[in-house]
Amino acid sequence: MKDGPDIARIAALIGDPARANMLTALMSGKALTATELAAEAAVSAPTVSAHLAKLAGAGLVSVRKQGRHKYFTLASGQVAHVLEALMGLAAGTGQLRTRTGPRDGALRRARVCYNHLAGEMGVQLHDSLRARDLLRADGEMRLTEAGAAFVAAFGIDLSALRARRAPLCRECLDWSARRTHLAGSLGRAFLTRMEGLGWARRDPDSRAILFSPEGTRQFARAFPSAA
Amino acid sequence: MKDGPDIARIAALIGDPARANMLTALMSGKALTATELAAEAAVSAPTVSAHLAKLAGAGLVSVRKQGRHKYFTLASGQVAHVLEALMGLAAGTGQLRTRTGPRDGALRRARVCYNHLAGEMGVQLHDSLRARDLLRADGEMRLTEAGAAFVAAFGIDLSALRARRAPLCRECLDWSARRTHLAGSLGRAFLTRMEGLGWARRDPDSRAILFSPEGTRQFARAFPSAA
DNA sequence: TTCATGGTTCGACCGTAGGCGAAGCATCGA
DNA sequence: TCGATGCTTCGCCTACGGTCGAACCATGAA
Repeated sequence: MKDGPDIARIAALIGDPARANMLTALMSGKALTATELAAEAAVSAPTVSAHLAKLAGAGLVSVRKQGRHKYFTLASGQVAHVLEALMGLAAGTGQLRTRTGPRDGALRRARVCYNHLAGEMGVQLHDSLRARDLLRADGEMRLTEAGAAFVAAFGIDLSALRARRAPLCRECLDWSARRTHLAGSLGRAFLTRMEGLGWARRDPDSRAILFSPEGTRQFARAFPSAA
Repeated sequence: MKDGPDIARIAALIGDPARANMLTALMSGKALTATELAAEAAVSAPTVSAHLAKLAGAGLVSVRKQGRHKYFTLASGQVAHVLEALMGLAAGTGQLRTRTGPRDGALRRARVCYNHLAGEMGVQLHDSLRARDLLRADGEMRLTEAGAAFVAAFGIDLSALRARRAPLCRECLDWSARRTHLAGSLGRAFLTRMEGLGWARRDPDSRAILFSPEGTRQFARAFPSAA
């Protein structure tokens, strides 16, 4: 039998603790250098170098050389999707990491998933757009005309996004809420815009997104939860 | 950092070639015995036994004892989802299994994904329902009233499905078409019904679903592709 | 009871892959 | 030009995990 593509290679790649930690760190969407990743995974420089070579070779991460630094990112949203799916499974089968720090609550509320907003607030954003028929998903997810107007009014330059190759809208399933939320370049733009508006900022030490009280209020007004 | 659940354990579990083959075989949705799985993975009985103990221990597969046989299945749709996501990634990064037999075409057209219809025809089923507003997906996927009527007319006992705990509708992303299709107990019921109507039967040696010429015609009539 | 079949446990073997220290290239700043 | 920093290559070690043969239980059939 053995139908379909070769799963084992990639799963084994993710299956190493050091590499898994590196990849989870990259889920923040930030580009990290080799040394930063070494710190994340708590391994030495030579070790992390070997790991990164494998990950890049398999197409899981992308590299960008800048001066004497090398910046690594996840290669695609698809990679992020696999990681999220794995997290969901791990959470479900009770493989939850024992240490459940105070951070965990914040992560559940709002966090960055690769490059867009996830967690409860991510789900609310998505649901709110859907309920008002600004976003539609018949087969592929896409903006309606009213949605495009809404997005523009929110201060996002749609034409610039459309010019890029990357898909505008993508759906992503997250591990904590187990609900669909908005990914793709539009998802990214939403998050960036919210940061620009001063609604929220990223916790530099985790994937959490910290909303200010005022930001929370504004968010609730802009994206009311569907009745 | 190391936020979120422990990915590495599970990924490592899937990462072993023997286990990966066993899991892919179980994607057919059929319950397989230990010896059958041993044949799939081309390993000895003791080896497969050890693997199954690990998989069951981690909650990836379920066991059911019957006489002197032990039947194994994937533990949940979530597990299947992870496997599909991995296949998608593997296919995308060019890790495609070199051997591209004649089966491959059939698999791309229609195949069973855990327990529901996937592949091009699975996508068409899903898109067709969405386009006619029989199925809606605002946050959670659900049937509209018209949809419920349609499903009943198709010969599916909805109330029986609703009585179960399992979610009625779920979305699943498949590796070949990279599009969303319908999973959940309704997805399963659709496939079963089509087999009952004689439209299609499962290839016993692979995950392919073979539609008869008449079945193909009927399918196209019942689920016209959205213009 | 006795045999056959499905599955597990045990022990031993072996390969591979992860890990680090030290040395080797690059690139930048002064 | 010289150091300092970031990353890679090399060589070596270690350990874990997959593998099987043989012996061992359990269930069902003769």
